Order: sequence, then structure tokens, then C-alpha cells
Amino acid sequence: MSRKSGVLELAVLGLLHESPLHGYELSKRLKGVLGPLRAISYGSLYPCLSSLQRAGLITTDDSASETGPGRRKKNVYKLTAEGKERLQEQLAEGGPSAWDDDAFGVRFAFFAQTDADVRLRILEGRRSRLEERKERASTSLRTREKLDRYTLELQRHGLEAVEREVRWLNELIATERDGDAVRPNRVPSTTASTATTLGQATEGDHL
Amino acid sequence: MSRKSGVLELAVLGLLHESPLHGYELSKRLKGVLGPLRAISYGSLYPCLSSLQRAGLITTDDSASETGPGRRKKNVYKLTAEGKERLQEQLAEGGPSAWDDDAFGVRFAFFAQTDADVRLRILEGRRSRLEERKERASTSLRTREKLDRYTLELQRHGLEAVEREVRWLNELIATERDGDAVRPNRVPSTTASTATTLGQATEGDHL
DNA sequence: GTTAGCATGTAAGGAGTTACATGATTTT
DNA sequence: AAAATCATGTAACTCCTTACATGCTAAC
Repeated sequence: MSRKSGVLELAVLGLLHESPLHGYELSKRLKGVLGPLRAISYGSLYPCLSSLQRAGLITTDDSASETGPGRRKKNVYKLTAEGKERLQEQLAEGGPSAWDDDAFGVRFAFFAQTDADVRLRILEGRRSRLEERKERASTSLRTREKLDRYTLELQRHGLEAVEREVRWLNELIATERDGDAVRPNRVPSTTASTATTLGQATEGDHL
Repeated sequence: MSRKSGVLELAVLGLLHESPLHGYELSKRLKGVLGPLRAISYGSLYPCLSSLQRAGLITTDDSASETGPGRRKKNVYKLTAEGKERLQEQLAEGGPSAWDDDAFGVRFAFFAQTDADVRLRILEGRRSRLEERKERASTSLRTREKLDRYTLELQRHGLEAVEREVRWLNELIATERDGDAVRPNRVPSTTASTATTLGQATEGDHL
């Protein structure tokens, strides 16, 4: 059943869930979602759109040739019911490589349209993935097997970065958890609370 | 002229420059170089070795069937003269995407076998690449265009990671510059200073 | 005697890229 | 009238992955 995976498909579905768009506009928004680098090219976007359409996950409203007259036909795509289902499915499921850097980044980018429980699962999935890395990195540092100083420095730097991200995730998870209880209406001060709400993780760092 | 690029080729050449190795052993070392994740598979390693051999960059000494008798024939590869040239060329040149996370990580991993001036160029290339990112990220934060709080938080975190890596690079560059006259020993031991990406780009990679 | 690790490969395919091809519209 | 930007696509290729196929040896 076309388990296509791929960051691109997910990003497209996510963007179309916000609002219908045509290819060219999509490509610009994708830069925002995937980061300014890692821009996708038309050579992969348009084929992706065709295949999503064939799969029945998106449709193009040929009805009105949209807004301005004259211009070349814009193919404006929007999600179908199956498309919406699929998006939720993809966001939720922790497939083999769903916690990779890119994959997590895209999922995070659509958090605003995601249910609280799914958000939590994603954050926790990412955290456990990072903790594996951290484990490997720190054992590799402990049992120093004649590493030259550059390799050593690289490992040290990498380890610290991972630890940092884990702390970041811990804060987000904590915030997400008490937002969960207070559900509706005003959830207070989420913006500033990332600082020390549950800043349990070793505050040794000052800079 | 087989401008193959690709992280794998570079990593293989780098490892073979240290010592001759056979495929299976290479694959284990590659995990070290590329980071424990992003392990390459035999399905890409062996074809890569064949093609490097065809290109005359590596050779296999069929002469002695190496060490232990009995075992299956080990194809032990080593660099040819052209291979060594090519390695230096690849390490030095700042091709289109030589400062990507992966590409930089691999280059850094072989610093111990690299000339001081090349090291400097690599570090500076990486830094300027990161500074572009930083610029884009911080303008994007300044001109906040109705970003939801998650996107905002992601950007903030990404920006901090990039800034951290720039500081790390600054220290390395400084050390490299006066280490020019002095010698080994100290790597910047300023303990509380690090950022993202080692062999594998910790998510801060976009923005 | 069977699992685990060593050792090498091939075939098929996924996810994307670059380069090309086309054409309309707006800005300079 | 030239250049930029909007808009859509195709073809060929790259780099890598998964799954398969093979066989030997060491350890449990």
C-alpha cells in the first residue's frame, strides 16, 4: 500500500492541511519547513504531487482556474479525506526512521496541527533515540581507544550537543504534560516557561 | 572524470590512508567515522570499493591471502598514488556541498592526517557556511511572521545550536593558528562550549 | 548442532538531484 | 526589448538502502 515514507511527502501533506496550494507556492513554503538549506527541487516536487494525486491523497480543483485570469493554469492541490487520515497516521507512527533529524524536524514543524498525545509520543520518541546516541557516544569517550585529539574533540562536542537537545526535549515534554491537564482555554505563559519549568537537568552551563 | 563525490568515497579513502583494510573491517570503522548511526551497508560499500578499484584509486594485494589461513579470501585494499592525490584533493577543495554536516564531519575525522593549512580552510569554510545559516535564522526570528509557538521554539533552539557551533569553531581556529608554531597538547579545553553536529547533524541543521 | 560473527557480493528500488524544455507575465 | 519571476513538467542520473544469496569458522 505505497509505504512511501520520505520527508517530502509528509511535508507536502502537512502544508496542504493548512491550506490548498499550487506547486510553485508549495516549493517556497517547503523551504520554511525543511529549512532554507535542503530546499527541494521541482524535479522531485512535481513527481511527488502526481504520485500523491494518483494515490488519492490529494486532489486538484480544476473547476475555477483560480484568481487571476491569463496566467498559466495553476494546479491547486488540497487534501482528500484519505489524505488527512494518512497525514495523521504518518505523524503519529514511529516507523523505522521516524526520529531522524529531518523526520523529527518536519513532524515538529506541524505540531500546531497535531493532537497533544501525538506530540508527546513524538517528543518522547525523539528523546529515546537521542539517548541511545548519547549512550554510545559517552561509552566511546570513556573507553578511549587511542583516539587522536581531533576525533576526541569531535566526539566531545557531539556528546554535549546531544545532551543539550535532550534537556531541551525534557523541557518541552514537561510543558506539554501540564498543558495536558489544564487543557482548554488559556494555557498560561507557555512561551516564557521553557526556561526553568522543570530545569532539572544539571544547570552547570553558563555562557 | 568520475567526479563521484559522496561521503562514502571520501571516508573510504581516508580510512585506507591510515592503513590497508578489507571490506568487512572497513564497514566497522566507517561506523566510527560517520557516527554510530548512518552506518553504511554492504550493499553500498562493496560496489563503492569495486568502482574505486576500477578508477585506479585503490588496489587489492592478491599476493598473500593475509594472516589466518582457512578463512574466506579477504580482499585487502590500499591506496594507490593516484588515490592519495585524490584524497588530498577532495579534503582540500570546497566543492559545492563540502560544508554540509556530513561532509564536514568526515573531513574533520581525518584532520590528524591533514596539513595545517587545509585544516584551517575547512574550519573556516564550515564557519562561514554556519554564519549564513545563523543570519537567515535570526532574521527569520526578528521579522516574526505569525509563527506558532512551536515553530518559534524550534527556530530559537536551532539558532542557539548554530551559535554554539560557531563558537566551537572559533576556538578550534584560534588553537590551530597559534598551534602552528607550537605543537600538539592542548585542544581548547574550555569545557562548557559546544554546539551541534558531529558526524550526523543534530537537528539544528536547518535554520 | 545451532547460533553468532566473519566475509563478499548482486538486484531492485527509494528518495531525491541536476539539467533540460516550455511558456506566460511582470518588472526594469 | 531584456530580465526576472511565475508556473509546470520530464529524463537521466546519483548515492544509497533493503533484501537476497553464499559460504566459512568460532563459540555456546
